[in-house]
Amino acid sequence: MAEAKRKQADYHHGRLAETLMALAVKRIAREGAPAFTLRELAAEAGVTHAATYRHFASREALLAAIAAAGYRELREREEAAQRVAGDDPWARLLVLPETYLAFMADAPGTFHVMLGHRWADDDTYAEARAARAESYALLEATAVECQNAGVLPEGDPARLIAAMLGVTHGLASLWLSGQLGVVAGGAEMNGLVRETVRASFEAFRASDGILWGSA
Amino acid sequence: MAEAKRKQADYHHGRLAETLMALAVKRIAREGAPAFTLRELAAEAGVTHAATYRHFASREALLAAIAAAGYRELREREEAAQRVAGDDPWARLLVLPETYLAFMADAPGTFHVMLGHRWADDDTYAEARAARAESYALLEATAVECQNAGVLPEGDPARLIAAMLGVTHGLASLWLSGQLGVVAGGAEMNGLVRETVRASFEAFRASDGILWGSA
DNA sequence: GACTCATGTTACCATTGGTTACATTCTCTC
DNA sequence: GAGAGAATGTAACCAATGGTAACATGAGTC
Repeated sequence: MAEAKRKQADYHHGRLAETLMALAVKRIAREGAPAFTLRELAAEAGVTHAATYRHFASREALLAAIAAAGYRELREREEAAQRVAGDDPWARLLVLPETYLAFMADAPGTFHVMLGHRWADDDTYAEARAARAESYALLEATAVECQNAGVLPEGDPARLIAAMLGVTHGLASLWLSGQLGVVAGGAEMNGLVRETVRASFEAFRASDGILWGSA
Repeated sequence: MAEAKRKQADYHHGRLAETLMALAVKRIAREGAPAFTLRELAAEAGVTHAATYRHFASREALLAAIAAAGYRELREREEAAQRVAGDDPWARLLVLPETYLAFMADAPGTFHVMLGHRWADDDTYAEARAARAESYALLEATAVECQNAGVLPEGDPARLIAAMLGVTHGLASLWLSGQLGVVAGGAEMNGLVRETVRASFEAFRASDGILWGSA
């Protein structure tokens, strides 16, 4: 705020890139889908739409930058949460979906972009893809930690990881798109999601063997 | 095919609505996102883009129609599968995600639209929303069947249903957007998804109590 | 054969993402 | 502190897009 005021009325905006990303995220959180217009966004930032191209190669690149930043922040939050969680591998695992869901609640707009369907295959999303892969890798690594510590059974953890990724992502996605009201009135959705994800993880762990059957 | 040829070169197309929906689905399956252009679509159907507005109020309405038809077909497939499954409530439950995933594999383009993030709130998607709600209701009803038959514990099944919906939807969504390669090489994804979903359901069932804890 | 309704066409519009040439400001060097 | 050059913004322009309106054509009905 204070720093934003420094050069408010100047010819040069100062922090156009961040401003645009923030405005885009705000709009997406409000409207539910990345349906914003580059021109509206630029106008809201007090700038011509052509100015945006000094900072992002395209509209898509703006989205990619938001997604990449989102996954980077998610990763940071996850690591911080694991640091707090201490040495218990299972606690370190459980903390991941919790962080994921907390971040989603904090930044639904960013999440909409992060979960956006099928990013273009070109370089635009390369950074976002890498950041996302790192986040997934952390889940996998922690699951292996659990195996090594004897908290989870030995064997190929592919199914387990897929299942964990699936519930978390699935419930997040359903919640984000407002589809969970159908299944439970709509009250305190966030609580239901968190409890369900946590309970699912416990169920996966308790179901010794089922998720490790012959593939 | 045969019937499509009947009036091929005529002024009136004959089945423009179905043709447009089919072409759109094909494009979406290929390109991964509903990024098609009404004009390209119309051209591919051998028609001016303005002609599409005789059948769909807007581009969005086309998508809504695809989604609605998709959920209707899903529901039909689910009911048919349950008929085949017979009387065992658990079998009738397990058949639902299997049908879901099989449909997704058959019609990825349609699924992309069905799972599309946050539909507009206006009437455009009213029918699609209703069809989707019916599909969810079937899962809920079958879960209650299982409770009544003693196959699943008593109590509020909200978490269980959310969990089942979550894994299924989540893995489908991850598979559709090509994100599962990260977690397991990429070979036979479809198999991994189906096995994981099934195993998850079994885990939920086996984990007596965990998913029914105090909400 | 004329009337009518459904369906398609042509011509048009405002808006959008994107590009290019020019203007302004910041910064760094001498 | 003057001036060069990089960064950043503006104005004008473009082709393509979703959408609309007026007109044309076809099929079915009496």
